[in-house]
Amino acid sequence: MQSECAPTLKATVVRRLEDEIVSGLLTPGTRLDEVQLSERYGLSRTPLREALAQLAASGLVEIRPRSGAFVTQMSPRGMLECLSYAAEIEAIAASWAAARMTGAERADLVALQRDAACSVENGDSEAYFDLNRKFHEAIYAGAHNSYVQDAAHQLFLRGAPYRRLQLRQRGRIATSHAEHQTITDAILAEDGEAAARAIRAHITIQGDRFMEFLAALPDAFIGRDIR
Amino acid sequence: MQSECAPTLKATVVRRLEDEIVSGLLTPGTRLDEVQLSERYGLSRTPLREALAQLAASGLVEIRPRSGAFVTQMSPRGMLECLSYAAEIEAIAASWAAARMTGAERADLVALQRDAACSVENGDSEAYFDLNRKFHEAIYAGAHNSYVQDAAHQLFLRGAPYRRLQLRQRGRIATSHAEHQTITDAILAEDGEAAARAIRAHITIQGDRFMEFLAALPDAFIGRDIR
DNA sequence: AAAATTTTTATTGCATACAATCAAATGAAC
DNA sequence: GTTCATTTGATTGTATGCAATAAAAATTTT
Repeated sequence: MQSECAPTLKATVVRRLEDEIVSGLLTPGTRLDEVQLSERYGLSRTPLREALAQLAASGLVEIRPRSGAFVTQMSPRGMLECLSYAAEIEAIAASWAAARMTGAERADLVALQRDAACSVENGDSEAYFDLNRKFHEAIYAGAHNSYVQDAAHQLFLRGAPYRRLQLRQRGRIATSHAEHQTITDAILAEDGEAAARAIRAHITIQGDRFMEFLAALPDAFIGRDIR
Repeated sequence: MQSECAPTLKATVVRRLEDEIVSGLLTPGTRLDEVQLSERYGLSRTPLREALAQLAASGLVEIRPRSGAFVTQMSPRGMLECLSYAAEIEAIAASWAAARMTGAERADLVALQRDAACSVENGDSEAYFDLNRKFHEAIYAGAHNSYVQDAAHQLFLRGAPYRRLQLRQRGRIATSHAEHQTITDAILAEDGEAAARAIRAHITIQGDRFMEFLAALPDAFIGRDIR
């Protein structure tokens, strides 16, 4: 989205904060103190504030006026809204990818699946987490439409802090990999409809797992935002 | 997306710039000089820069590092990408609206259609432009999903500067209104599939008109970005 | 002792000021 | 006359400083 001729300090901070949020270093709900962060990254408050504003616009951070910035925390309801929307966006991306991916892109997708198979066998959830991201990003890129690509990318980022927990669940990695195979097959067969169905199910299953997770929680946590 | 307890100067500037871009006062491609704008709105560069960064994140403005901010100008190719994506987003919104709209929301939609009919008869394109926006926003809200609503809203804004031209074309208003009626009927019948098909066609037609418009231009303008 | 009110403190939001960098304009060489 | 180098100018990116506001703490009142 931004030309890379001169990586400004602001831009680098945006990336670093993004990384720290996605990687789970900064958990949802934590307050982002401007002075603390500016000292930590070795720059002044001005570019840091701009970085926070940009992250807020992308949804990863929430700025409450006169109160500060916080890593966005989704309510259970918000989470389900997000997942159902993400399922549709991914469906669009997969559908278009099936029709428009180049030969090289299809080969890359297959290669990613092969690498992922290894991390599944080794039970390396950290490696799979990364390959999972690359798999989905490959599909976004394969759609050959910058708007879906950006939207899907942003959505994936917003869900990342929670997805990490999901993939830690027993057997989830193997299931996920099998679902990816179904998606890959459909894309290789240039069957957009099937690809869309498969990836929609792939995302929806995460919502179901999330619901099951919620069911194990006390009722007080369900249905209202966690502050 | 932002609580309204204290409308900061930055927030108001974001809205004012949004309005001016959407209303066509600031045409795509124009450079947004920081000092000029800060003088014009009576504030300093700091909050204005934050406002520009926020608009850049939403896509209405493009910031070229060390070069300044410009109102985003879409290339012909980018416009088609945008429209094809928007068609799918609107389809999702319409489909969900058909299933989830409340009685009051359905009534509002019908009322909007009635008002629009008047502006069509009077040939008041300015009024129709506004009612068209309200019609689509009503559907976004009716989807009862903040993510689709936000995404569709942003996309609508980004297309606004160009849509204004579209609706000026002879007979386009009447056709548009008829298409809206088809969409409304499908939503009232709670037929999500039909609503999605109808609104997808409604958006796609704009793409076709745009292609026709391009065909009338010299070849030199087609296929490359206008700088 | 609990509640309400005042005071304090810390943090945000904004303004100003400086420095780094890029674009354009001017001038020199071929 | 054209091209390249140099300088100038303007504008962005960043740092610092101040004032307004909101949350927290302390004091007073019921």
